[in-house]
Amino acid sequence: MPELPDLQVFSRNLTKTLKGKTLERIGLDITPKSGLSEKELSKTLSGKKLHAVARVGKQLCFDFGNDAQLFMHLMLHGKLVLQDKENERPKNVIASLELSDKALYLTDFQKAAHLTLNPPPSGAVDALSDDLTPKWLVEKLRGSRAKIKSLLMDQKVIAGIGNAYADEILWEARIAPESIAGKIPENAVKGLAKAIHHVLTDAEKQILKGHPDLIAGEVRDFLQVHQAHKEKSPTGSKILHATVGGRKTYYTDEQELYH
DNA sequence: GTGCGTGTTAAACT
DNA sequence: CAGTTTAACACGCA
Repeated sequence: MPELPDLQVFSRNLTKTLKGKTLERIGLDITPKSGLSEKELSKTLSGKKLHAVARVGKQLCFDFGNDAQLFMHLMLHGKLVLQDKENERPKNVIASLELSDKALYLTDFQKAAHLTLNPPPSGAVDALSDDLTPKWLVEKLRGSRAKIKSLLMDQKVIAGIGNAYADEILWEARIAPESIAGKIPENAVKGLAKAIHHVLTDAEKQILKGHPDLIAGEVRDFLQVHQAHKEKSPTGSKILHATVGGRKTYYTDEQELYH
């Protein structure tokens, strides 16, 4: 399952490859729960030029101009396949976009990946947005009784952080995942805001370095603590395992528990 | 064969 | 009521 830094790299590479191309045809093989139809997609997007592909939260936004933004959520197993138009179509296709000489397929054996057209803004602050300032985060956590890891992964609060990077960010900030959000002192919260930005942008750089043309899959071999078989953090502490918010969590006793 | 792992959603809980 | 937690979903893979 690709996470935010992977999606960031995908969006870069898709923009590089597809920018300026005209959408000639769009096909829907699975009707999404939203009821969005192939007809409506076609009516709104056909003939339009792709301006750019951006990452918004955990989604990719294909921007064809005003009121023509196609959002794509990969969910757990969604995969993009980009090939020349004449090649054979891949398996488990959810949707297909023909952009001049290229065909872009969204595939998912589990059929959970989906598209939406011009969705209303979610109200959450994107994890890499400039609006996610230390001050904003201090405000957001004030009075919250939720565990900090759950709150970081709450897409209605901050958009884009998944299970693996939540662990990485909390380790970087030296805050225990089960800490109660509202009990974390202001200084530590400010450090957390910096850790969010640092961990995510650094991960993007690492992925780009090793996999410059990536548009599918995920790379996380550089993660510091969220790795099933890793025994010690970079600073030599034993990596501990727990379940927080119903999710597998990796942490160390270097991280302070506030409660 | 068995159970893990993950994002979202709806339902349950406090 | 609003905020928070939990379980269910689907299924390839270790």
